Amino acid sequence: MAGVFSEWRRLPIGLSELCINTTLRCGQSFRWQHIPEEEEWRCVLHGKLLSLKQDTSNLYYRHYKSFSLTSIPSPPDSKISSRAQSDTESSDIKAPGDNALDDEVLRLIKHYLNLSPSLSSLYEQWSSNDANFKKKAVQFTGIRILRQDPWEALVSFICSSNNNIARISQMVEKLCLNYGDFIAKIGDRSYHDFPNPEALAGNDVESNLRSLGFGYRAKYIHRTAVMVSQEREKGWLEGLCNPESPVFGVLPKPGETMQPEGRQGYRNAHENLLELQGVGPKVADCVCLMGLGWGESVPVDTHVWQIAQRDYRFGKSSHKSLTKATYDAVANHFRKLWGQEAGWAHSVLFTADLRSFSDRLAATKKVDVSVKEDGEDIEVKTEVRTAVMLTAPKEELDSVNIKSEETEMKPMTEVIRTRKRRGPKEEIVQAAHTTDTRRVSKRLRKIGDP
DNA sequence: TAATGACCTGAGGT
DNA sequence: AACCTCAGGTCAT
Repeated sequence: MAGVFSEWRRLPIGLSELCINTTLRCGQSFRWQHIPEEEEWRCVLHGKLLSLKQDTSNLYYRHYKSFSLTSIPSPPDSKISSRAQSDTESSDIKAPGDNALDDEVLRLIKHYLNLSPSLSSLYEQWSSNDANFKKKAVQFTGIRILRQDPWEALVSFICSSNNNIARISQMVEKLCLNYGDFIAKIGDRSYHDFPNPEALAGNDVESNLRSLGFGYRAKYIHRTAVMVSQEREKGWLEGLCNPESPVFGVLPKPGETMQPEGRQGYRNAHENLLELQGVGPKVADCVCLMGLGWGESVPVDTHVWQIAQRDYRFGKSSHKSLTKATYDAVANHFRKLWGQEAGWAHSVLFTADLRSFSDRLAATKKVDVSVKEDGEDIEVKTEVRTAVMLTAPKEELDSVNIKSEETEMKPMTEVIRTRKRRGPKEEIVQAAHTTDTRRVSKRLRKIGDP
């Protein structure tokens, strides 16, 4: 079962618009696999094995072509998707002469990565309305909400309940290997697609999943698969999509304006999802946000509840614990604060709160690079440089190492590729780099400066 | 409506 | 080694 990768193709996009090293491992999708030797990320999407990698000014992508599979006809939905032009508006791909498959892959990637919204504009907007967001966001730029398949998002987040990201990823991988279509084999690793609802609705699925270590989620997954594949109309789940952000291959339609509680379509989708087994308000919101394109959806989990208490003065008076009423109050608060794409902003703060990203706080250095007098005030420009590590073993908070890397940091137009002495896993691959300008009164500036 | 407790598992810590 | 805690919650009572 041999095959080859296509040539790399390039999509010009900066790290502040998309940082895959953050976005692909911040608990949105649980399926992207990092390949250290190739410095790339791999995942099967719509029956195609894709690779992504990135430098400061470009995203690179390619797809795997299995020799024995090239003659197999495309899946049925490819006919529909070839009609949709929504993701091909710009032709910023480098090399022409690509065939229909290359074109399909480009549209697939642009759809999945959800590249249309201007992330830097959104960050600016959120920062101007929220000082806490502004403070946290400098270390976590380029976090974009992916447009995942609704069914995959649904099952993945059923797995997520009372669970950690590492084990969720293992469980999703097991679902693919045991129930998903085989796509390719590279070395000793097999790549499978995510299984469809029918595949997870079989009679032995619950017991199989239990023996695979799914715990009580085995029943939820099986019951939900039965409900979606047998007790709902075909296309029911996809029909809950934001019409402005439909599934791959469907043309977007204009939508409505938003209330603090969210748009009607969002409320409706959320309510419908709650009927499924293992789907409570939090999982439903994750599916709404990451699978159905409802940007105002704000999943309130333990992290977000802690953030709301610590940074937004929740946890007092009427909202002492995370009840349903508190859940709605927190989500509504963030919708009012951040607007229609509140769920996107939420994802930034959520990521900043993840333990697996805590190294980034330690690897961040702020330097005042210019100080200009301006009447009574002094204008201070601060550079924030963050070394972004791919894998974060605990020992690597070795401050000596990090400091030595920081002194070598280059301006933002360059990628840092340095190797630390302990091995390839501890490679610093990128430096996020932003500048912040603030005005301080002369007196305050003299007293205390961090 | 709000508050408990049960529910699976495995990694990491004491 | 035997425990404890924690991890992007949900369900039944």
